Amino acid sequence: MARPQGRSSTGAPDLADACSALPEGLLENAARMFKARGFASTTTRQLGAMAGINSGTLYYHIRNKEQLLFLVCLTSMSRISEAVHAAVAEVVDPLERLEVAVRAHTRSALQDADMHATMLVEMRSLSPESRARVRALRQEHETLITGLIEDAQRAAAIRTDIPLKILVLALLDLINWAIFWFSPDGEFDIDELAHDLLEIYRSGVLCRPGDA
Amino acid sequence: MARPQGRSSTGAPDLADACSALPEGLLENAARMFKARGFASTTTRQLGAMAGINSGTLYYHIRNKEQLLFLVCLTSMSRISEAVHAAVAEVVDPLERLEVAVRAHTRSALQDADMHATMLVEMRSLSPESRARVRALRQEHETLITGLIEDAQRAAAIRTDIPLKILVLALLDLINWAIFWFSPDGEFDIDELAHDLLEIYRSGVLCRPGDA
DNA sequence: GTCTATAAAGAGATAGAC
DNA sequence: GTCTATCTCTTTATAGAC
Repeated sequence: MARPQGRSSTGAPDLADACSALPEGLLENAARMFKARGFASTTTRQLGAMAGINSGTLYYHIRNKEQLLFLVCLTSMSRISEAVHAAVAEVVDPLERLEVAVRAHTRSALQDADMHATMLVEMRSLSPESRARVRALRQEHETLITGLIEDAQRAAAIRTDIPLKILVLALLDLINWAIFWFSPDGEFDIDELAHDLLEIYRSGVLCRPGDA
Repeated sequence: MARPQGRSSTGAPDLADACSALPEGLLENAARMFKARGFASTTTRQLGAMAGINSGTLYYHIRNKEQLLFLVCLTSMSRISEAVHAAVAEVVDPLERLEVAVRAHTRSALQDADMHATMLVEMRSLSPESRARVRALRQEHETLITGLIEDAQRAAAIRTDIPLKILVLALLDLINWAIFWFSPDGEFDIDELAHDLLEIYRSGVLCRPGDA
């Protein structure tokens, strides 16, 4: 009856520990089902079946269904943040920092497409406390991106005639929602897509005078 | 016991009729709740309460909960298609046709933000038959946009070094998902946002040599 | 056209054996 | 760590009165 995960409902004191204690692949499978059917329509019986266990057994590993969603959201955001931080760490040129950040974010979001999609649309299904925690992570990341764009503006690399907030959110729209139509089995691969989306964001779709 | 709406489950023989038979504002309120809590988590009791009626009474007007979602999706897509068709009708220049289409789509999506957001994320909650019908409308619209971009490419107005499919989907990402962060009470208005998003899609965010 | 009452099914979560 | 069994609650949808 002792529960290994323990701790308070809002806390992910150590995300890696909390997740590694789970049955192998539970989180990824849960994310896939949450994306396909929605959180509310995914039953604990289905979640258990995917992990090869009974619905009752699930409650040895998690406190409740919502905690699974919470872990999916935390994992998704942590991975993206980590990827972007690592990418910009070695770069100094402001425009280049923005570019490597965009590529890193895009790759991470597409790699964890199910988790990231779930985070984007199912935050509403979290308890207010959990939602606030995930929202804080998203906010932190948005602030980072905003800072990168601002720096590039100061370096006269990014236009200033469009509100900063719109520059940021347009970028996130472009990246984040590609995961809903991207398929790893499709005609494009992740790097190609990351490149093309960045190129559209950088330069737009118009032909320039002098283009081939 | 006679149900006014009648007809087959897939059919929206006349969408306007089907919706005008509903209690005033039911569709809009349903869309708002579906967006806020998700379709599965919105109960018929809540839906009834918003319309000022009992949950049982709801079933005098609709066949089941899913039909309400179906009508929301149909309405949302119909309005966007109509707006875009009307916008391009009077314009001949290929690039200009694309531009007025984008502005019309953006305005329509933002005006019916709750319905359109619901359509985008809750299509998965429809029955296979209803989902196929909505998907067909979306596909039709995507085909229209694809054609506009292709025409502009043939007129040497749009670049051809990025796959057509990515040009289309990037555009739709940019427009469609803005409705999740746009607020009519916020700092931007619809026309401003429509203009800025189009401008980013057209020209990108980089400064050009010679910019102020 | 709306009500009350309720049938029927399914959900999340727990208990206790192994 | 997993199972079976089950409690309790909520849900959609229907029936029949008004």
